[in-house]
Amino acid sequence: MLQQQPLTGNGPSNGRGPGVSGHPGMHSLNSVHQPPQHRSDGAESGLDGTENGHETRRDIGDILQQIMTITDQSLDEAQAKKHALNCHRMKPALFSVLCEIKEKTGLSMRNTQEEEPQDPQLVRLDNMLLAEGVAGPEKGGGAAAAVSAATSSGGMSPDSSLEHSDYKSKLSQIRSIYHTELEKYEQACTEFTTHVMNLLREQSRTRPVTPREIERMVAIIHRKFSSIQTQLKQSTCEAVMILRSRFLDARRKRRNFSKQATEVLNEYFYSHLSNPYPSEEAKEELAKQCGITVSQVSNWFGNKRIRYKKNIGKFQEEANLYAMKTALGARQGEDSPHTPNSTGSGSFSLSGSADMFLGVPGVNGEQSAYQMGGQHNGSWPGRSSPPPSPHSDRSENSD
DNA sequence: TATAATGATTGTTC
DNA sequence: GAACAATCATTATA
Repeated sequence: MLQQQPLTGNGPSNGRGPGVSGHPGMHSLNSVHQPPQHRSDGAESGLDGTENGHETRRDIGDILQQIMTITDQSLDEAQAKKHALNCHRMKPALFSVLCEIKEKTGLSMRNTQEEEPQDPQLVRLDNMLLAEGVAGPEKGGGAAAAVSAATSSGGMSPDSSLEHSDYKSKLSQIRSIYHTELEKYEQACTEFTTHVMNLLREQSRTRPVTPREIERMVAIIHRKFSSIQTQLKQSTCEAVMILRSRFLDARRKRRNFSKQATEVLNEYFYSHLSNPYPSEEAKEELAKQCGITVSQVSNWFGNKRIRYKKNIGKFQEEANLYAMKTALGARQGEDSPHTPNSTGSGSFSLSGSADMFLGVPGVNGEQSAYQMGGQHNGSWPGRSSPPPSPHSDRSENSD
């Protein structure tokens, strides 16, 4: 009990002292406070003016007892008692004794050099929040990153801008909640620190409190509060991660390409059936025509090649259909050379492809290229000798 | 509602 | 890095 109630003497509202355990001091106090010279003026030092040294010790004991029990009293009583103690003529003597004890026991120096490095977890969370655009200046970094990731994989759907704005608005919500909470936290931390500092300053009237000690106490408070900050940052990071994963998952919500886009792609595919590997330029051209990305074009051709190869029979009808179309386009091209392809919308020439002349049914009686599954037997030169470009491919075939 | 079709993703190979 | 192959997940259709 003595240890828990050192010489604070500041009433019920007191916090405990910062490790200034009065206990060893209490014991030494009596011995320290008994030099002969003190006894000689014991009449002044005794509470009731007695000259008996024994009585003096009892008086000091009474004072200490009052200090110990001060926290059990009401605020008003305690304040009154505190004032009385502060004005007590014994106070300077007690204060100097406490200073002496403190110096002897090295309390003021204990644990003062514990400069902890910054919490690595906090650093990590800070970096993450900064990267996601939650902390630091608002610039939508995370959203941009997520969107660019989605774009690079060619997964942006036509309404990706909607998703993007949705993502951004949700991120900004998280951001604002985070900043509000952080502000609250900082305010609470500042308020509490100020309160404790005031308390310590108040206490410094009755016991020795060095500025170093106050600093140390502030550091302790900040450390305690930083765990709350870490929690806040952690939950914010989690929220961002969940949002992000949901946004990225949304890429899988595919939309079928438009009929026209599929038509354009199919026309290219079947008219280059002997070598359905569009070059980068051709892919870009197709992408532009279809209103999709180059990656989507690549995906489409990848899927198409595999699915065609796996089940040529199933695609026969489709092949014939497009053969007819391209043949018609070719004939039109003969009649009117300024309308080079069957769709009439593309800038690359399908009629120029030799593939389509490989056997358009009903045109020249030759076997259709689209019926020539057996010819390439579902396997193209492919990776072993990919065509340098469909332009060259086309020019090679047409030449 | 089951199934087919289809765009996207992932791991592997060259 | 491009293509392949398998697979996933969503959409369309019977």
